[in-house]
Amino acid sequence: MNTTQRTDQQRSADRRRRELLEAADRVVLRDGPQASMNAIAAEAGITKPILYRHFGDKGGLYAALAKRHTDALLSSLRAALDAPAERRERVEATLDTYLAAIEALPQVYRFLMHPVEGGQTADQGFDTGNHSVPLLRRMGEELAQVIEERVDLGPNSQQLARVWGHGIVGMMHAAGDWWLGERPCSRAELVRSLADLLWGRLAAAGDKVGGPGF
Amino acid sequence: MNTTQRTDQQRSADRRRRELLEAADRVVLRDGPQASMNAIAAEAGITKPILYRHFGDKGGLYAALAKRHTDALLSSLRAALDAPAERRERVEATLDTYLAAIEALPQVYRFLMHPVEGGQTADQGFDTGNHSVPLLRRMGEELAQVIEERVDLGPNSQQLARVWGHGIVGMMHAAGDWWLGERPCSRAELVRSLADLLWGRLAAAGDKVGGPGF
DNA sequence: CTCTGTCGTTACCGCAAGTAACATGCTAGT
DNA sequence: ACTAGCATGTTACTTGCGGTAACGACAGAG
Repeated sequence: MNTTQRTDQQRSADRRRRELLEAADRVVLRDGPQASMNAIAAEAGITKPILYRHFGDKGGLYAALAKRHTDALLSSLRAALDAPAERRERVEATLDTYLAAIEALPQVYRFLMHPVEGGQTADQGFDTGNHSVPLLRRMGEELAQVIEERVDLGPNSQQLARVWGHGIVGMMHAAGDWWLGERPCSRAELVRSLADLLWGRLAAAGDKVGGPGF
Repeated sequence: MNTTQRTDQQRSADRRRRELLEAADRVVLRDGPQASMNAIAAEAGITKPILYRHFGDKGGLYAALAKRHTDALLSSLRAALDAPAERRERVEATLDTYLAAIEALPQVYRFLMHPVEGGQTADQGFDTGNHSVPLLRRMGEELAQVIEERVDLGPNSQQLARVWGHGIVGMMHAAGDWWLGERPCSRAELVRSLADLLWGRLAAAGDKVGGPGF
């Protein structure tokens, strides 16, 4: 029969594919985001055309690579976000989950989010960062969905939820990125500060009277 | 004297530099972010090595290019942010200024923020996006400073202001990016929704009772 | 023993960044 | 006037990437 053989071959192909992805992962984690196709192929013990046969082009390989991490992160976030707890607690847990993830594997994070950066020969690297948008967009849409499901926002709730979803994700991302670079405080403090911001502390705070320039 | 001559030459050099930057601007606006050095040189009516003499490398040219737009945007934002008005009014004005800017020149915006994206031959383009970070960081720091100057946040105000500054800028950026792509509502609505979010409407909203999954 | 299809290779193309070496014109010192 | 210096411009090259074409083994089917 052809089918069984086909299945075998497909299985084998899938295994190879996974091996290649793991090799690519290793290279990206070692060499940073500017890993070349040659380097990845070498790490996998094969040569370039095989990579292209499996993934089409560089973007395809990257997309596959990013999807693994993205999916993992998103499922963690979903768990924190869907927990049966108070809203503020859930928000803090989700922020903390995200920050813990980028803190634990900053290499992966920078690969997903930041393009090239450390170009030793100033040549082009992985055109990552192209694809950071999908991750942020997916997170924004997921969050929007959860907000719309669980929070009563009155009319136009769907649109409002989407704005907020993307906005909050952007806030988390930018603050996390800055925090990861400067480490100006502990993770818990950052989480608290951001949650405070979302909880309207900016609106509640009084004007400063003795500020400079007044 | 050498000085006058030097001054003349330096002036001429500065003029050339500005001309080159304008040519680069035109090319980037026309061809998108993946403009090549050759193309820019051709647009300027000269050849590659001159670009390299003026800007060192591609990144240098980009940095110079980005600085122009970044400075312009930042000064607009500062004006809106420093106005002598109610806080919410100022926040809305600033959000609107930013969104109006990216709406008016999306090409510039995408050049500043997004890497490559439309690679027709899938080759590398400008390694933009590397440099989007500086812009976001600068905006975050500026905002933090204004917050710290004008809002009474109690102890630890400086750190809190910085977290909020970067967080709010990230919110604005992500929401704006999403909005620019999908255009799901008017600019005014977006501004209102984001200001509402910052004004604690998320905390104030009640739980939804009839949501799916409960 | 050949035919077919997958897995793998080498060797190449095209293109962009960046550089070296050469040409030209203006200003200045003698 | 002649030449030294210096900025400005050029052509022609190197390097290194993404991506591909064309060829070589090795499995099973007739």
